[in-house]
Amino acid sequence: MAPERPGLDDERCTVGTVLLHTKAGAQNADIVKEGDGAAKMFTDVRVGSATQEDDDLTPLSWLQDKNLLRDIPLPGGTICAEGSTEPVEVQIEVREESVSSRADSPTSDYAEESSEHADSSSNSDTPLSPTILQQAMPISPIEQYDHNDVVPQPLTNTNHVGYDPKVHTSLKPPYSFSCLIFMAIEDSVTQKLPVKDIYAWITDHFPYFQTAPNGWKNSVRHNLSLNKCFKKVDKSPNVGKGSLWMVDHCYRPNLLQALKKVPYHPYMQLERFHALNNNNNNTIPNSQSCRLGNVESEPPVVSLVGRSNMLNPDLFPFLTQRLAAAGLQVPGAYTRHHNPPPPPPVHIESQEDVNAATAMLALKHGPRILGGISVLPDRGDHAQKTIPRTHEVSKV
DNA sequence: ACGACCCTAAACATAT
DNA sequence: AATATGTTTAGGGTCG
Repeated sequence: MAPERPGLDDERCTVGTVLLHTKAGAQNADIVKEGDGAAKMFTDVRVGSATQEDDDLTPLSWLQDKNLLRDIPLPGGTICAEGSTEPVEVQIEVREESVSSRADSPTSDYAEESSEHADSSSNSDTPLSPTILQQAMPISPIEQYDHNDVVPQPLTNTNHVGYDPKVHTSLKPPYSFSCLIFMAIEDSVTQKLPVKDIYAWITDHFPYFQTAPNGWKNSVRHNLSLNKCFKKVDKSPNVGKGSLWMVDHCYRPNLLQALKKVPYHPYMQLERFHALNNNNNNTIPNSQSCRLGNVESEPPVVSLVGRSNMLNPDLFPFLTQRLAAAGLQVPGAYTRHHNPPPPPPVHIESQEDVNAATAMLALKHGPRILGGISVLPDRGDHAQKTIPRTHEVSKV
């Protein structure tokens, strides 16, 4: 089911309080009160003379209309109220208050045979939606916002960087093998792949595995065999070894569910990776250097809070094309190839301003915009898997 | 402490 | 025979 608004999916709703302060007083930006539920997330943000009084579900569109937010070259800058040339410095504070429900039945690597666990609300026959992919695949902030070469800044002085398989090549990808396999199959033209091609996809998209010990291939095969989400399809004899593997449609929603979850353990590596980097020279690789317009920002520091799990459409060339052709691009989904038109210039005066605008964009676009910003109370753990592992089931 | 989930290693069987 | 593929078991780590 499509999220009700861009940037929010059905299980990452956040209820929070947004406080927006102005340094010049409260004339232009009197804020704010807390939302009272996921469906009203941040809908009560009001600024200046904005007349939007209702609680509609397209919050902040009026901000965009007023050019307050419109395509602020992330992560933002000073806000100029409509009809005024005087920039207003704002500080936004997002208070996390609660976490909404998480989906109850994601995919286990070892799903049992009953498909009633599958989320029937998910379309099991359609390609991965851009939203899901956005959430599922890693993307570096650089890639995410490359039309402006800008990296979003968090609400604090700490920047956040997501996992980028092309950068963090020494880190094991934060995806379970079932997810990796799923992505590989999903990204194929025929939706069926032999083991060899699954290997190839994984190594292509996650360079970590190019140099990793071969045990991971064993894990892939192990997963294919044990995980009932995947099924074997015979192919013509004498056409190489082995069979083709595909996703069992009954379990596809489960896999989608799993993909939407934010992994946990491997991010410990990510944190250590950057911690080490920061200890060494207080920076990260040049490819990750952050720019705010023309301003070099502080080197990012990884936070485990609100780590995001974003899609890099480059990793899904086929899927991306297919989705684009189907007109399934989700508004607000920032991708390398589907960026909104370049924005009008915006005043950028200070890092603090930038943080404010970033927060507003977070409100406008939802969590994925920030690539790990701590707006979301994402616990970072896997969803609880309710499907019993096949170790038991398969013995039946 | 326990269960769930996930990973890794290994042994073994089968197919090419 | 060598290699790739597939199946199964076992054990350990992390988390809630």
